[in-house]
Amino acid sequence: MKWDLQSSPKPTITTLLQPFFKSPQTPIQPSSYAAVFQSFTGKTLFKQGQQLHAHSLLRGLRPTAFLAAKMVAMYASSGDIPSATRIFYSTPNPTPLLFNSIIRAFSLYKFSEETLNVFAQMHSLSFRGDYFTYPFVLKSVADLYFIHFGRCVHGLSVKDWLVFDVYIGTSLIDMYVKNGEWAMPVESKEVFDEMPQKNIVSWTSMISGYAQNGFASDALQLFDEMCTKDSEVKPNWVTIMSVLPACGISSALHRGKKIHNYARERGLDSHPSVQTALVGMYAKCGSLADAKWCFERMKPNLRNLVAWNTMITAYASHGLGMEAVQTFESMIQFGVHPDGITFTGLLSGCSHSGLVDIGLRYFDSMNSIYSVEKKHEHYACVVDLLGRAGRLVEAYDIISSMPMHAGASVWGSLLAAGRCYRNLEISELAARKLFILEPENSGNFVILSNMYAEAGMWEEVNYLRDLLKLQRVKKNPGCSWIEINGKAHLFLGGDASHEQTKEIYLLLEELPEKMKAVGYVPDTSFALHDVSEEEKEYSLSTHSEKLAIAFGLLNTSPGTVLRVTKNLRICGDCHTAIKFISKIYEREIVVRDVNRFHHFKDGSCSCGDYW
DNA sequence: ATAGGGTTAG
Repeated sequence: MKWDLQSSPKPTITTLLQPFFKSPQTPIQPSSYAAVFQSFTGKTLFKQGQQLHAHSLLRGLRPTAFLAAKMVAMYASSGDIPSATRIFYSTPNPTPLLFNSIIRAFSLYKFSEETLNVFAQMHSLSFRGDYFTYPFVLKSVADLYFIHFGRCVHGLSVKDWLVFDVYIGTSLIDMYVKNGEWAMPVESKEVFDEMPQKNIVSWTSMISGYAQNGFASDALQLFDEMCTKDSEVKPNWVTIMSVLPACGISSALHRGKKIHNYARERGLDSHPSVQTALVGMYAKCGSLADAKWCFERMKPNLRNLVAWNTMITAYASHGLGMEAVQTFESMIQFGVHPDGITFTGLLSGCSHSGLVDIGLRYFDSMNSIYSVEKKHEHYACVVDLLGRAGRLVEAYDIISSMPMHAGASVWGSLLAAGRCYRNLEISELAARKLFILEPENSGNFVILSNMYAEAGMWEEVNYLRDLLKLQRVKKNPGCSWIEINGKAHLFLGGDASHEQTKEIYLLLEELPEKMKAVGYVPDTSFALHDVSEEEKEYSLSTHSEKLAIAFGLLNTSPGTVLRVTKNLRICGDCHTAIKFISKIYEREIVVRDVNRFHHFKDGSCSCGDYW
C-alpha cells in the first residue's frame, strides 16, 4: 500500500484500513500495519491500536523492526510501557529506530535506568546514537543523578561529532545543571561556550541553571550579555521567569526592577508564570508591597496553585501570619486545591506570628479536609510552631509521633527552640542528633557552644571546639550585604577591607553611647568565646549586619529604606541594636536573614521579638 | 519523534 505524500492529503484511517477488510487469506503487508499503527498513536485511539495489534498476532504477523518501532511508539503514547517493552524485547533484529522509540518511551515515563540499559545495549550492537537518542538519554541521566554516566555520554557525543547539535548541547547543559552542585558552572558553561550555534533555549537553560544552583551573579551577567550583545538571541518570557529568582537569591531589588521594566517594555510580563516569578522576586528582595501589587494585578482566573503558594510564602517570610491565613482562605474560596508547599508556607506563617492553635488546626486538617499528605517538612514546621511558642515538650512529642524518621530540619527546629527558651536539656538532645545527621553544619555547634558559654560551662565549650576541629568543620562565616544604587556591598564580620571602613567604624563607635542614652543594655551572651565583657561587646559591634547598616546610613539620603541581607540568622544583640538604630536615625530597615524578614521601624521590629 | 520554567519549612 502506497500513497504519494506530495500530491494526496494525509490518508484517512478508513483508507488505511482497507487492506484489513479483504479476505483473511489475502496477506497484509507489514507496511500497512505500520501506517495504521502510526495513525493510532495517541491516547484517544489507543483501544483501536490494541485491537490491531491483536489482529496482527492472530494473522501470524512477524513484525519487522520498523513495525515494532511504530508499535512501541503507539503503546508509549498511551503510557503502556510494559507492552512497549515486551514488543521491544521480542523483536529479533532491532534497528536504531527501534532503539530510539523505546528509549523515548522509557525516558518520558521515567523508567530512567531502563533507558540507560537500552542505550548501553545499543552500543554493544555497535549502533551509534543520533540527534534523537541523546536528548532522551541525557534526561534520564539527569533524573537519576548519574553524573559519571552522564560524563561518559558526553564523551560519546563528542566522539560521534554530535555535540555540536543544538538539542544535544542544550540537553548536556541541562544534565550538568540538574546534577548541579559546585561543578555545574564549569561543566555546563564549557558545553555552552563550545556550542557553535545557541538558540533561546540554550541561553535560557544556562541562565536558569545558574539561578537554580545559587550562582546568582553568573545568571545575571549572562542575562545582561544576552540583552546587550547584538546577538540575534533575545530573552523571551521563559528567560525572564528563569532569571528573576537570581535577583531573589541575591536580594538585588534594583536589578529585579530593571528586569521587570525590560519585560514590561517588550510585553513579556503578561504570562502568569512571569508574574508569579515577579511576586517571588519582590518578596525575596524585601519589598512585600511590590509583591502584593504584582499579585493583585494578576487576573484572578490566572492565579494558579503556584501563584497562590508564592504569595502565601511571601507573607509567611515577612512574618504576616494572619495575611498568609487569609490568602490561604481566599485561595480555597477561588477553588484552587492546596498542595504540600501551600501548607509549608501556611504553617511557617503561623509559626512566625505565634498563631499556634490556628497552625495546629491547619496541620490537623491537612489530611482530613484537604487530603494533602503530611510530609517531613510539615512536621518540621509544626515542631517550629510549638517550639517557638515555648511548648517544647509538645514539640518533642510531635517528633516522637512522626511516622517517618526525623531528619535534620526537625531536630534543627527543636534546637532553635531550645536555644530560644534556654533549655539546655532539650538543646543537647537535639544537637546530639544533629551532630550525627549533619556533622558538616557548623551552626549547630555554634548554637550549643553559645548556650554552654552562657551557662558558664567552659569545659563543654572547649570540648565542642575540639570536636569541631577534629571533624574539620569549617565555620560558616557570617556576611551581610546591602544594595546601594544598584551595586551590592558585602561585609564579613569584623570586616576592615572596605574603602569607607574608617567612617563605618566611627559611626559604630558612637552607637553604644547613643543607644545607651535611650536605654540600651548590650546582651553579651551571643558572643562565643570566654573573653572579657568589654571584648565581647566589641566583637558584637562588628557583626556584619551592623557594618552593612552603618554603611547604608552613610551612603543614602535620610529617610531611605535600608535593605540588608544576611547569610545566617540575625543575632539577638544585633536585633536589639537595629531596633534602636531605626529609632535614632529615623530609618526603616528591612533585614533578611536565612529564615525570614525583619522590618525595623521606630524602635521596634515587625517580628515582635518573636523569632 | 528531541532541549529551557515560576512556589518549599529552620
